[in-house]
Amino acid sequence: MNPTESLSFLHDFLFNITFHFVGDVPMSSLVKTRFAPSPTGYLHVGGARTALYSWLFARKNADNGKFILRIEDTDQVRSTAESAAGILSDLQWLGLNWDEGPVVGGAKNEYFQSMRLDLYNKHLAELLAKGLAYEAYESTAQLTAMRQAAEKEKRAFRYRRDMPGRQLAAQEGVKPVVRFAMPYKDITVNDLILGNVTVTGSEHDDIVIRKSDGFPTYHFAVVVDDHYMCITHVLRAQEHFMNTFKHIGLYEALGWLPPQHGHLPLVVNADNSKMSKREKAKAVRAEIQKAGIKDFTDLAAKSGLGLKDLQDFMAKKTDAVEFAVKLAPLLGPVSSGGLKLPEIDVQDFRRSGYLPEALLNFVALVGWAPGGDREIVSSQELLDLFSLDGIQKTPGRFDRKKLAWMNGEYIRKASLDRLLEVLEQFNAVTDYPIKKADRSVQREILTMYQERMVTLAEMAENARFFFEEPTMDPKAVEKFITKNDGRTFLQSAQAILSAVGGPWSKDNIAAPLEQVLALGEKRGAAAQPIRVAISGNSVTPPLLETLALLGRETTLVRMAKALAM
RNA sequence: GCCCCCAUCGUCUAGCGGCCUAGGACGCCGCCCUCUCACGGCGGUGACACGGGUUCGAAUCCCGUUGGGGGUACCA
Repeated sequence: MNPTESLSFLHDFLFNITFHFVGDVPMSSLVKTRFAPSPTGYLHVGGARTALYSWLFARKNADNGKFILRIEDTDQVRSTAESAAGILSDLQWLGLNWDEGPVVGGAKNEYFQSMRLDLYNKHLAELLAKGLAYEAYESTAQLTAMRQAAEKEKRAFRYRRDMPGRQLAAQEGVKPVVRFAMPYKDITVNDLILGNVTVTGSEHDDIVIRKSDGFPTYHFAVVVDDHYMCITHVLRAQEHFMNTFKHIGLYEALGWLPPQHGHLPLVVNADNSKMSKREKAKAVRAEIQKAGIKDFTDLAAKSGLGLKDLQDFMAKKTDAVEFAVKLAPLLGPVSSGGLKLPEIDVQDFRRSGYLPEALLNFVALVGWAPGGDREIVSSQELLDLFSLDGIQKTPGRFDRKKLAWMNGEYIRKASLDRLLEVLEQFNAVTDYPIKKADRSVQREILTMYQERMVTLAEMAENARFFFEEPTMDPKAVEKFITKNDGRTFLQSAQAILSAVGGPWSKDNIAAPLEQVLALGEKRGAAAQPIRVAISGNSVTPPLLETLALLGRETTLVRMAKALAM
């Protein structure tokens, strides 16, 4: 018995054990799940949820549950190493650690499909030899024509080995593909979430399992790998559901037992559209239209994009994320960094200053409920409560407002040390002025904002005035300085505060500040002019802490400047 | 078009034949607290898609209609 055969045997052996016990004693049966992203972009929040559920399902079985990470890079054109690295880093940030896979290694030691070509080819040859797979010689153009013809006649196009009009011999310049001879029989999937579903034999088609470039397709690689890696439970997005019938056919042809499958509902946008990176392009286009920009020459020059590219982008010929990213800073409220693109990928949320635990908690609740009236659920509790029973069958909308609330909850409950730690991670991927501040100053600011921020990005933005000259909001200046006795209050405040003796500390300025706040008919009427003078805005943390951190000189200079306005 | 899945407040959901004049959370609205903004507290708005069955009894079971989602690639 060679190593792969023995592994295969081991799989069957282990699988049989779980097979009998599923539903009876799940805690003691072996569970092995995997997350298998294709490295063609960043890790999407939907993907993060799939990973989380798979992770939870495996980790629940603390004794013998295993969670595997596998990179499905069979698409040579779109896969990139950077993307794979990004996905790994996002998973790590979320705390979803894996037992086998890239970096950590494992039994198979090859967790990139592109490294496993020999294995796929071996089984491909086996299927070919048994007549369970065959070469097909159509060109892409021929296939397209066949499809169009079928559509014209209003019938479904299915490639089958006995269909009329097949290209029966190899053609010059066309490399053949290998197709799987899908059996003509009904196939039933016992889905862990959707239940028993049967697809009639006549509905199947002979899918491509090896592309003309020699790489296996997803369908083939996934079956081979899930088998060799001894995966017992496959949890994946519902978009894969119809594939499962083909995969079952493949398992049978290879003489293997299929794992259990569970298909997760999709995570969609508020308008029911699939949540995708396209959102970013959409947001940018909408903003350009809103601004009424018809001539793109200027915008193209400023963004560094070609005019043709920009025109194509606007004509929806491309949804390139890179374009959207280049254009966003030039649009919307330019003074505060331009148009904010919608967060779609995990790293977007990271840059916006969401806490990984909050994102995880939130994403867990889209499509699953722990039962009872629980909302805030820690990872540990998630592990205790998670069950496939609570998973919804309908697509779940991604409600950013609720995520924002939840992030705020986590921030308020976090210890200052945790917050500092999270800020450090946040600073590593962003460039706000707080990044360069001393740790003690960061601590002060975090304390001030803990109860009033929703994201770290919001805090970092609002706290800018501690580090740089504030940009004065004209409306606030008019309302609180020019009008409503603003100057009078400011003058008194200046007089009182400049008389503060000793060090400029909270203790020393508390009483004078109280004196200022007592000015005017309503207590605190004098607060707003000061706020605007020091921050340019009518909203800041409480004045005492704010002034203390700002320092004597900055406070007084800014007040003088405001008085001169 | 064809195949598959699904259907409770705007959103995420609880509910698995009587406990439901349908509960919670986010959002939204109002009030209180208050130096601004938040936080916090209190209250309010708001749903069983529709039509047939089954049953003493249906949000819960069955059928149909409508609606939504997924699939229909040499992408995963």
